[in-house]
Amino acid sequence: MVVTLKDIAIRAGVHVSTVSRVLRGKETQQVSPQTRKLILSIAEELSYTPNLLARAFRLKKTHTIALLIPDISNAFFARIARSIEIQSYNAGYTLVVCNTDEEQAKENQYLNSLKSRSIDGFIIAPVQDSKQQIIDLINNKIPFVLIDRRFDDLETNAVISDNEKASFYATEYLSRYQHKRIGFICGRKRLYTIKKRLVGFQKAVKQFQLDDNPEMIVGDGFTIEDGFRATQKLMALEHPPTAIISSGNVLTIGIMKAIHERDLSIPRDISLVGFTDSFCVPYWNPPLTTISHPLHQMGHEAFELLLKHLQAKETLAPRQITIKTKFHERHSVDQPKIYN
Amino acid sequence: MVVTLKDIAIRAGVHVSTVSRVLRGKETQQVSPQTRKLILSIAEELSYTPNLLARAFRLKKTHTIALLIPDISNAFFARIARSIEIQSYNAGYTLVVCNTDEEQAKENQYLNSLKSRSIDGFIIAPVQDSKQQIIDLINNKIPFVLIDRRFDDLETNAVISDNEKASFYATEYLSRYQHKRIGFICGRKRLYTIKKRLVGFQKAVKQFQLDDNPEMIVGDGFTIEDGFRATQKLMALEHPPTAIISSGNVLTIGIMKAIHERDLSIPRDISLVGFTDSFCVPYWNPPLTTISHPLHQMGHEAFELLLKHLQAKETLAPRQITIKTKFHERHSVDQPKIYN
DNA sequence: ACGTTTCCAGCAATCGTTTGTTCTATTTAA
DNA sequence: TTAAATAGAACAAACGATTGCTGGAAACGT
Repeated sequence: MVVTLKDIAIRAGVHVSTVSRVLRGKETQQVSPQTRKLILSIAEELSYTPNLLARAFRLKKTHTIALLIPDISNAFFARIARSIEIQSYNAGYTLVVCNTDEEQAKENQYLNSLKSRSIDGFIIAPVQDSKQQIIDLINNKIPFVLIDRRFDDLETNAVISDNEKASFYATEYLSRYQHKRIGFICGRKRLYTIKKRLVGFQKAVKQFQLDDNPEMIVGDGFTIEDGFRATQKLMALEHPPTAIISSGNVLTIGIMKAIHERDLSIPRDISLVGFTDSFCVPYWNPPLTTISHPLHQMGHEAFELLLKHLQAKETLAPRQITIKTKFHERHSVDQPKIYN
Repeated sequence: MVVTLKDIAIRAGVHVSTVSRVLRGKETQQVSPQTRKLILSIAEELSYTPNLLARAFRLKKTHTIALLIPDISNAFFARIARSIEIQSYNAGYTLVVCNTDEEQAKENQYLNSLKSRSIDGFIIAPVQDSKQQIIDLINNKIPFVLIDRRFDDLETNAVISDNEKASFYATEYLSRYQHKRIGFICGRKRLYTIKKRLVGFQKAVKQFQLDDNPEMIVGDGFTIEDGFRATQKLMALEHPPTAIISSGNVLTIGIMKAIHERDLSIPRDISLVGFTDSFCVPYWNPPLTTISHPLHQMGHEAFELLLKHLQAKETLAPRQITIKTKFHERHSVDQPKIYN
């Protein structure tokens, strides 16, 4: 049978509160050395382990945090998850993983269910169809950190990467190679990160006086097929782009496929820069010039921030942390033909 | 404040047990229609949600399961995890994800910590340095299902894929293309799946009278670099293989890199078959002929099996489920040059 | 009219831990 | 010597939900 404080108390001939104090009590009350030694030895002998469920119930602290992300089988979030898991393990927290599939209803359901399970804190990549449940978290004073996305008009903890700057820089980089017509393949436009990348792109288009034909911005979806079709659409324009920025991961494969199927070559005929985090990118043909997110660091910062809030006595002021992205120069960008 | 049964009881002028029976009680005892209606309406009005922590404590059922895998950022396990998460969500279970990093100590620590949190059941890709903690689970009658790996001498629930057959078939396939010298790049030899693949490979080598030089079996590790080095080792042999089987995922990129760096071409100079599950494999150059695991199905079966055990009144007999792998014929296999 | 059954709801214990309060000896101070 | 201080440990309530048991009243049968 499983050993409880009571079992130890009976064996030691003391009261269970005394046992509790010895085994757990912050030294708020004294216990004589011999009693302490006795209890400790009996606990050892019976190999007592505290019932964490009972403790959690009593203390209203489960030492559990939940991670809400769109999809754990998406490498981007899997790596964030991994980084968070490592730390929660080290900090003695249990990690619950929830996939929202970018559906607000699922996010809401999860949040409600997890709240009634008294989860201590949340790390959330919010769906952002609504912000009500986030406001509820604030009102209920439940500690949480947003990751990858935030609400620009809500003062919450958040760890995001600087997609706008990254996109601006990628565009600037291409314009330095004399590209004037740059296509931008979005993925899903309604996502926070994509919106920011678009803003950065458009700012650069203005600043460097590039072709700002709205038809240069295409795509809605992250699959290979989506990338393929978006690229076809770009290539079918009267003045097709000489360079493409891919705002997605898997997406990019479809782009390359479409380019190759037209018997065009990267970067000779068309240049390509991707927001692409896959480890195999450097081994593609050609190795792709990409922007990558320091996912490990994002997870790290998010957990650390959450932990601070969990351990704080009083409510802390929310913090926004922006992580710099990295630009990896490889071999998918060259000057457009006309300049060669 | 958060609403409890007591609050409702007071408002309704009844005892909390009555409230509990109305809101939750399997109709083991009758409650008059008017009382029921009153309680229901008050519960609705106060928007009562049960404290699942208290219930879990009382009932010793947390409605939580844990998934122990080597690494969630490994796409193989991420996809299994995803499939399990979908179902646990649908079944009303919360999923805790734990990474063992193939370290027995971590697996043990997790198992202990989770046991004291009264997790209902486990799905485990065991590290297999030891089987003691699995035996403990059996003895403690804690429901669990092994996944991807099992102990051949332990009667437990398990969902695995048929690596031996798959490997045998891949070898047979290559031998049909007249390959006589086939290299096998392992990944980590001590893993259950790898051992099985080796067995299948060696059986086929015997049966089809291929070169059974033990130097044809190389590699120890799953990184790109590991694959690169293993391939170099194979190519440095006096009689290098005309075909390679890759028993890994990322690994395979290293193999291709090593081949291309020698200015050899796949499949003209060397054929390649991989146990490679990445979605982008069809878009590689050349598209790789692979064996894939029905990961979604594995996760599905594993959860279903676990659920059966969780819901069963008495202890069920353990079941082993073996899932067929899939062979995808693409363009990385041809006859060796000598026959062309 | 009295005994038996049925219906409905309250009572109380319980799960294991934590922690403020109380109690009893013993020590210390005056 | 007596009052006050202190150490050490027991007491008891509490967290919220569940459930076997008890009991009163109404309904039913003979």
